[in-house]
Amino acid sequence: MRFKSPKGTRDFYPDDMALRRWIMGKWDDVSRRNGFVEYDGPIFEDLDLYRVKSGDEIVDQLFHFNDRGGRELAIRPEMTPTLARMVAARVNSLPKPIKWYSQPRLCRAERPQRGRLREFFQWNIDIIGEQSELADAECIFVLVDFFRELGLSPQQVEIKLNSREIVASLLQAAKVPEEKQPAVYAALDKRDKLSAVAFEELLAKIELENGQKETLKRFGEAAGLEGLNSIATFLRESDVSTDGCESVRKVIEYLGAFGASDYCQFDMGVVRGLAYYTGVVFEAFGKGGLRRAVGGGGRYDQLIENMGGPSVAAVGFATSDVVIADLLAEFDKMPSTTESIDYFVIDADPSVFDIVLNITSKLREKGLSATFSYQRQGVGKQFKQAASRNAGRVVIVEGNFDTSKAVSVKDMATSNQATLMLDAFLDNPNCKIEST
RNA sequence: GUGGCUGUAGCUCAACGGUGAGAGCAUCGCGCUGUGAACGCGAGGGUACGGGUUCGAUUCCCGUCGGUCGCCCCA
Repeated sequence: MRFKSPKGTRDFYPDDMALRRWIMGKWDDVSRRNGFVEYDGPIFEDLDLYRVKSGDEIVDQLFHFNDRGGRELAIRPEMTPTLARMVAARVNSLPKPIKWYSQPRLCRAERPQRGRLREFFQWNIDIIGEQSELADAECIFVLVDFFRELGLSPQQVEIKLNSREIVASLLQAAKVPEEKQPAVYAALDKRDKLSAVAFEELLAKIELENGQKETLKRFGEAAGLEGLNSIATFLRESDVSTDGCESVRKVIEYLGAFGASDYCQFDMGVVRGLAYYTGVVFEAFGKGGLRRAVGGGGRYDQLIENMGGPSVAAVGFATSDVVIADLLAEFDKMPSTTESIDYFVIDADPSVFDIVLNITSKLREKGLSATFSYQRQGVGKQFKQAASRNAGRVVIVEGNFDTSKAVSVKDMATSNQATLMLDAFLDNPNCKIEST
């Protein structure tokens, strides 16, 4: 019987692990320089925590189990419920705005596809306790900052933003009956992925009146400032609130001041499936062949209260290591993550091998990485090992070490090599090596 | 959960239903008892799993498992 990793999970061999660390390191760097602090919670929670947010249907989509006391528990499929729980518990003592980030390992009982596994790491950025559009804009800026950090240009990734309020106003102006609104939200959200014909078929299925369909077709593709203006004009003429348009306009203005507007654009095609979004919503897309969403978020001002917490404004986004890795691969931005070691210590003669171990341990004590060959073999073979481990320097313990107390140190990059007294070398292992 | 496509070595790929399933890269050993390369020689390692058809199956069929594309969903 030979086992493999379960469906939708990954083994992280050292090369894979290096990439994962690299991506998560970028998440750390970008979060911190944007003023976010890290939090985490348990990897499993009460199943009810997710039921409260998403209803019973969610239960089939996550991994759950009972403990020996009969408690219903679930491996976390998302971070927001945990965040809401933690914020609710201390909301009065936390300085506002709360700017927190997390990089949880999550599990979902889904059918795996590219970019979508059963176990993955997610980057969550949230700003809680701030209702101004400044918070929406800053979240989006963090995403832009991250893309720039990865070396991805506005030609390669874009962020589309919209507001749930605009969609609601538009449906109000078009007099779409309330029971048909969820289907219309879903149709608008899919519009970018569909052809014009398929979009029309979808609208036909909802059985809207012709006027309503015309309005949706007319504005469903609205994008950019012109699109935003045309919708605002239409809403004003229809005597319906334009607050959503104003929100988006403000966010775009702030993004301009942040110097990030080259990545961002209003787009009516982003609605997001989740019912709990209340205001600005946004989604990032790769503009290569895959054209998939690579992250998204929005404002969820009611959610924490609905989950039994205090009434507090919130906005955030998430993206996963899986889609980020795909994005990097697509645009040839994969980092080189070769492991290297500071020192490789070799013996010129097996009789001085104990000195090799001694020097290795002293280098390690100084915080330098150092290793050696497990086999007693020729200098040439040991050098090959040093090279294959990407050693920065090689220390050669001379065969006559007992009398000379000297070692040769070779800088592998410059090929410079010098013979030094061991004590002097250990006092300053990183001293400059000049050929003698 | 559901439908299509797919599965050969660690990776990328060969092999008409017919000898003992090959190659490149990677790994290990040797050439190479005082310096990394290149090269040469050699070794290890595989038909995802289980059935069926057949004289004979990597090849055809069924099931399971995995991957992938779409649907559902997308927190």
